Amino acid sequence: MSNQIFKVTSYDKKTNARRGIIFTNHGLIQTPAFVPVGTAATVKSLTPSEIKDCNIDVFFVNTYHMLFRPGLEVIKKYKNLHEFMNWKGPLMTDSGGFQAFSLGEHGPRNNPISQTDHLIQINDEGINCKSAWDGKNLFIGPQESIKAQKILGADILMSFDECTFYPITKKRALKALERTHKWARICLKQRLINQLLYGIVQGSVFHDLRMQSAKFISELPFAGFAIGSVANSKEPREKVFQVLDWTLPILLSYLKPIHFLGIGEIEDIFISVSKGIDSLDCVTPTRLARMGWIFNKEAGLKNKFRYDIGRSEYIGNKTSLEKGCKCFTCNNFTKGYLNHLFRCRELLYYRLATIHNLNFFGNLMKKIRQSISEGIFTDLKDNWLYG
RNA sequence: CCUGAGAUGGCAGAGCGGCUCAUGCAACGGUCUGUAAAACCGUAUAAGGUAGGUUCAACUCCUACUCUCAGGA
Repeated sequence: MSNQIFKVTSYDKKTNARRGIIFTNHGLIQTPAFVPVGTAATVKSLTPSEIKDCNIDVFFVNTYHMLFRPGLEVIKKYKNLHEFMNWKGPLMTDSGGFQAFSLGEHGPRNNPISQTDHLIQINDEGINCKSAWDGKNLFIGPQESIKAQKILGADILMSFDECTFYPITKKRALKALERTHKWARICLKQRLINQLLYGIVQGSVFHDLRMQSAKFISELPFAGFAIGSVANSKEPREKVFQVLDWTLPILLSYLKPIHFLGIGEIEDIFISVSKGIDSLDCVTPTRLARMGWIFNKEAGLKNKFRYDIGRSEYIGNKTSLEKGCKCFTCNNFTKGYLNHLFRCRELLYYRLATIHNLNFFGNLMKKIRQSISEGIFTDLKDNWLYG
């Protein structure tokens, strides 16, 4: 096969974890991969070379945001997103479907000053969006999304789907599933060159719906699969992973890369990888860095492997953010300094904290990959979660 | 030395002759999972420079003193 897009190089013997490579037009993605989120065409506060130095192969840009700002006309002037950002590696774009959830009536923000539900309306054709920046109205359906993603030029595209909230009635979840399936077919009609389109499995926490969706999506000629609507932070954790247990046996039989949308606490990563997930994207390392959370293995599972650098106990602390960490931040600066920068909301804080956290994630994935090829993935996992 | 302004919680800083006295920062706790997040939420503590006076009642009005700041000699 001349155009191989995915190759598994090793399988773990005790779990469904697998190590592999996704081949893209802009280079390789080593899997399992962590995919940071760069919503507005930037992994906030980092330059492309800094991202790469964190052992990160690929990151996520959001089509919705690009459509409004800067607009596709601007991207066209640069040929594609890679040129625009000066990022030479692989890229993924989200379809915009997630914003119907994040900006819609069931969005995760319960903050009274940022009511967003008036910005998005969803129907069987797609979503009507109103720009929060200039009030401009825009319709995004499956066609519009893929056309936009073609122009953006990412290496991996997401099909346009409806992300559901939790809790949700089965009737409503079925509706979202039917829309997602209908839209999946429409997305596939677009001709793509050197771009991999992933189909998204929906079905909320309902066993039969997830099975139905996994079956439907997996039988379509997508380059890879993604599992959506499990990162709403409201559903019980066991249900999140139940969804993987239901759907992965079907998806894994195709030898195509599988992405888990929106998942990214450390424990979640280990569990997901052990079940067969090849890539996951999440906001955790970058957003939490900006909120003062520094990842650190010693903080342990009960603290979600992180601590709050802004706390008074770190004033003047002359140790590095994490013992043994080789990242730029840890090599050059102390907790006490970061504590100071954070309290002053100095710009340098955001960059240094993001560099450390992203290194933490990038290096963890590297260790996970190595452990899979060395046959010691379970040992690594147990060491982190229960050691 | 003169003139003027001022003195409020750990800090900064409003208002008010009378309810458990604003707000911000700091403290403490919480949230965040395909990013309108450099965000948001909650809790507790805590004051009236000193000495008098007026008043039913003073952090708020008056007097003196102390101190601070600005300008002047």
